[in-house]
Amino acid sequence: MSSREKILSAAIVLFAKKGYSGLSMRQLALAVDLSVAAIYHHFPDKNTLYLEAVHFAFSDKAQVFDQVWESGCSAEEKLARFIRSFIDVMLEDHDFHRLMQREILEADPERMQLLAHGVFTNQFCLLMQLATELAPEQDAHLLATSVIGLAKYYIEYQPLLKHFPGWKPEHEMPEVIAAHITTLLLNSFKAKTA
Amino acid sequence: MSSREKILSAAIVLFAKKGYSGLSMRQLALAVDLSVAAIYHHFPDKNTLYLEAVHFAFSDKAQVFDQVWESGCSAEEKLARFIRSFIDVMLEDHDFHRLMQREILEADPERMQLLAHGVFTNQFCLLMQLATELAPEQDAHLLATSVIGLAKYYIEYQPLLKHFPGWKPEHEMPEVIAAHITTLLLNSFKAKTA
DNA sequence: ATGATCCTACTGAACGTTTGTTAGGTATTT
DNA sequence: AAATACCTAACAAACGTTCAGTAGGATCAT
Repeated sequence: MSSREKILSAAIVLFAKKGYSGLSMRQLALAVDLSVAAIYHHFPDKNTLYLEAVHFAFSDKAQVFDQVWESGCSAEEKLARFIRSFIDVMLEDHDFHRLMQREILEADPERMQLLAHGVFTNQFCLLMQLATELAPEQDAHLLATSVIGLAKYYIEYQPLLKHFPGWKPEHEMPEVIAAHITTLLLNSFKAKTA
Repeated sequence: MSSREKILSAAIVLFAKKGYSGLSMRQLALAVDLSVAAIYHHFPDKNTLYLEAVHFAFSDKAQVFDQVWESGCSAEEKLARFIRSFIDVMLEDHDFHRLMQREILEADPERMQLLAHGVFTNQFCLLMQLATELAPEQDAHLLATSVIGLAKYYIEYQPLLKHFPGWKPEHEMPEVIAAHITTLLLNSFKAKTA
């Protein structure tokens, strides 16, 4: 792994943990065992480094779900698999998830557009397509958003949710969350078409 | 309004916008037209000020939904009203929403517990109670989480969602979002009990 | 009523540290 | 000889925090 890549992947972890202004160039330099000036040799300034780190983190996430779409399952089964994969990815790659949260919080219009078109649009379209198949008479955009929203919230708010009464350890298990969301959605579709 | 309150409400807005380390005491002092030392007269240090600002922001939000619970409506109608109120509050008080996002991102265990027990538990319990009424055979905690997750995602990810194909301006209207979520959930409950 | 005392709310200037960034130099590779 | 990858050392600026001092109102004994 090149120094450049080492810097980028350390930056992802540390920016996710401490935020843009929470991470200093010296801390990053220490983490990758290089001098501060060495980082400036690879990146012109902190802001560009951050942007490149974000891009680097997002770049390889787009293709993860392709095996779901390419499977010859029924639409119902595809939905179940997508939800499960989504939860797994988000739980597994926590730095990616947190970096994305920070990006949304920042909500820089230009970067939002870059993120949407460059990374997620394709997956979102496939999900909308699936939604249309399952519930043709409903708004596909709203439905796709609901699917992701349901899954994301369970992950994002886990640290808070566990303090509410009624919480059980199984509420953190991917298969339990996925099953709940899937049946919730499929039940809703059934009622609608009935 | 006392100086102390002026400092706190300015801190909410600015911490929400720039984050903890992104906001300096000098910037805050400038915003409230006081000297830096004056802030230190009211608060011992930056960290305590932040904690008190968060507490101040959350303190009056708990009672907002009480009129929903106290209305004599049917369970279905109560759910619809709760969702609508939730979306309205979050869209209206954007600083509160962003500050909450930052708190979740930080996910300090001690503060999570404080937030849960001190502020949200009561509302969450009432929502769980409503969920049990609507779908007795399902997990109330998971259901309550789903309700909030659905609503929150639409608000949180608006800046990203508008860049996806299939987006329409009405997807940002509270009544449209609320209606979609409500029917999605009620349909699901109907199917389950049938 | 009046001067002395005390408290609260604040200021300006400074403390030492950390920040992002750069200049100049040195090995190693091409 | 030229380019690459790195270093140490320094820069000015901004950082959180503190300290000595002051203006003004309340409280008190005289």
